[in-house]
Amino acid sequence: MSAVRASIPTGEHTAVPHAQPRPTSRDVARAAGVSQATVSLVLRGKWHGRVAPGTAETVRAAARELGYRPNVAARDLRLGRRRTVLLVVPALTNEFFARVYTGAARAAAERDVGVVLYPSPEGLGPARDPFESARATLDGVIASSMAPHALAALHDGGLPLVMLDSSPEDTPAAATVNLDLADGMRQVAAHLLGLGHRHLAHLTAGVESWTFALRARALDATLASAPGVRLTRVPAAELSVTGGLRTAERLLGGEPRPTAVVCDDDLLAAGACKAARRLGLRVPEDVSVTGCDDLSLATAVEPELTTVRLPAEDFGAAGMRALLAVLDAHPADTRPLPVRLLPRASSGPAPRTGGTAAPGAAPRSGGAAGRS
Amino acid sequence: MSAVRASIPTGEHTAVPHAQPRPTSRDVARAAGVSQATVSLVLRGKWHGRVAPGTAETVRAAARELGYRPNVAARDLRLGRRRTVLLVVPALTNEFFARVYTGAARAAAERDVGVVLYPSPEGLGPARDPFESARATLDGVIASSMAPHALAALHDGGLPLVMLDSSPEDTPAAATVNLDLADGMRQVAAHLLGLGHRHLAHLTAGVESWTFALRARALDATLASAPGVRLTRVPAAELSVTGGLRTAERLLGGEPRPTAVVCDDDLLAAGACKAARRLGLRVPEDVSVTGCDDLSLATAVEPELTTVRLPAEDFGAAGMRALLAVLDAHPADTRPLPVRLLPRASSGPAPRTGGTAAPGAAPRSGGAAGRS
DNA sequence: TGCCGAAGGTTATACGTAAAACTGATGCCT
DNA sequence: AGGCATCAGTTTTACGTATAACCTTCGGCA
Repeated sequence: MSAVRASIPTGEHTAVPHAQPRPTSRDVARAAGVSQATVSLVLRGKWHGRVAPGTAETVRAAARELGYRPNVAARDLRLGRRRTVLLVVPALTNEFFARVYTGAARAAAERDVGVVLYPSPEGLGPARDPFESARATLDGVIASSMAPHALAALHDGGLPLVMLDSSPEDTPAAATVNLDLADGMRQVAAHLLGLGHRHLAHLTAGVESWTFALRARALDATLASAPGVRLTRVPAAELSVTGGLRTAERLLGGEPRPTAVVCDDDLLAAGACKAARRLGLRVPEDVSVTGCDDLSLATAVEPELTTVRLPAEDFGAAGMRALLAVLDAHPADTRPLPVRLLPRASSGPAPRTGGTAAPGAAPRSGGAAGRS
Repeated sequence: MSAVRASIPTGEHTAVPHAQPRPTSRDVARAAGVSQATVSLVLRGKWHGRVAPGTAETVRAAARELGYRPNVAARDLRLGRRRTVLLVVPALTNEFFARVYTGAARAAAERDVGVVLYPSPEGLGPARDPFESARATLDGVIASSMAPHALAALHDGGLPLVMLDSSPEDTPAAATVNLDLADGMRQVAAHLLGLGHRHLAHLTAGVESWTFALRARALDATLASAPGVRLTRVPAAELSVTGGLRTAERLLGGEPRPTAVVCDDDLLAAGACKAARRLGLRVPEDVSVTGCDDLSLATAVEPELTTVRLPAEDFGAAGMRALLAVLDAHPADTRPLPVRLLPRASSGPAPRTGGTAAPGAAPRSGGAAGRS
């Protein structure tokens, strides 16, 4: 029934033809019996002392009556602004990045800024260069987990750039906003050491990236101060449940077997749990597993995952605020966002009869992270 | 150092008036020694027979040299087109909708159309009107799972509207694009009946919505032709793992206990599996569980979920193509998209000694969902 | 009385682009 | 020789908005 107006049947292959002719500010002016300038003044709220209150109300009523909405293209053209930023994320289907987007979009909306989303350079096909086509319209870019060459392409555009979870040094970005994942790793390590684990495995993302390198360093540093603790580091075949499963299967099938597996991601942790079960190991009685992110997956699986909760929405919002600050030539707040370990069911005391028990040294005295 | 000079005024006038001095087509014209019109002609590719090849090449070189990118606002203003559509989804953090978006965005990109995402009426705060926050004038709207009042608000905008997964009749939409979930339900029912189940439970989304009503009807219809089959229908407390867990706990704790639980969503199915385990029931030996969507969650949990795979990306793409067809006054393809049951580990033969059937046989032989 | 300054508007203009309408200069046909 | 098509461009205009610059009335006041 909806009266969708037939488009102009010219042979022209218009991508998207005119829909209904929308009322312009001039139409509103005509209806209210004033000039177009007055309409603009009133509707932009800059009329105090320049337009009589009664006239202003008349204009507003006319606009409402006609269902007037300003033409954004015309406004942006006139103001020479774009009020739009690009957010580049590896994949929206990863819940973490969906949450980052949500937070960023909300923070942007507060400042009346739009967000264009690129769900990865590959996401829209390699033929379309998102940066090329989008650059013309953007004020700035927030990028997450970019490969160096893509990053360089972004910077070539001369657009203000904010990087998420990247090295503050090695980047051409105007600012970086990070999560305090080093501290997260410290919390995980303290948690597991406190539970008596002495042989940890670190199931890494298997991706070359600053964040993941940072976590590895933080874990190493924490364990360095705990004597007699062994660490096995293994890169996952793929950053997915399946990848975690495959790699953890090898890891937990070998000897000596670690009593706890620290994973860089909840997906990997879920995979590790599956691997343990397939090998006949119980979680957490035989092996503890920890994840990172606190995806909804973490509480969907059995047992529920001990994990590091990342404030994804806040992270996106902080990135957006940093970019807007940069655009306003203000200093951006680049303090790392705090993260928190959420102990749940997938981690527990180290088994008494560890398959790896270091001979000689009594595992008793070294209990560093002693809970009082 | 990137000299960042762009500025988005903070609501009041800021001293810094404009963004970076970006070259215009006039600058290109000056550099190439031609008029602005010629630049436009050449760069839009409409110069054949109107501009000499040598001149065209000169223009292109000048544009490249200056790093010229057309001003999208000006172009859109001139062409009176918007080349942007709004996609409304309940929540991006739901992987299904993230995939719908991805597919829609890809289909849009093929036609040089942009997508503005509106992650639920609640997503950006209730005060914000979707049209206002869409930082573009829109050509049309694709909406998914809308409450009737929100839907009416959308339609008031007078924009061409395509609905996803909605009744073709009761909607003001110009077109609807659906998944063939009735057939999906039929496949699930056939699968479970084939495995010998005679007491099914239907754990519904607990949301009033056309799709879910459709599934219930389809399940009823299929079971009607199977004599002696009992169906218990229970609405979930909430469309989430926790909701599924809570409701399934009551469902599986009662008597007589169903031997299979058909869930409207993978989240519910995951919750049902957790509930079964907490009650000491094995899946699928004691109770079979099926889901819907085939989220990545489905293969992350143990056992992996038998589920109905929905082609989410195709769905989004089909919605976008339907909208673009409507805008072109072409007929939209509104055939429902086929879905497919993926039998995995969470469903198996009905137990011999069902709580509802005659006792006698040993629950031994179960294990693999051995089906030829 | 004459002048000033507000109040309450209006007119005119610019933003960058696309494209319609126009202009010269050729070359070719009859 | 005259006319006309063709080529290779240029001038001009319009899109809808925001705002600077410009007009009228007034009332007040020295």
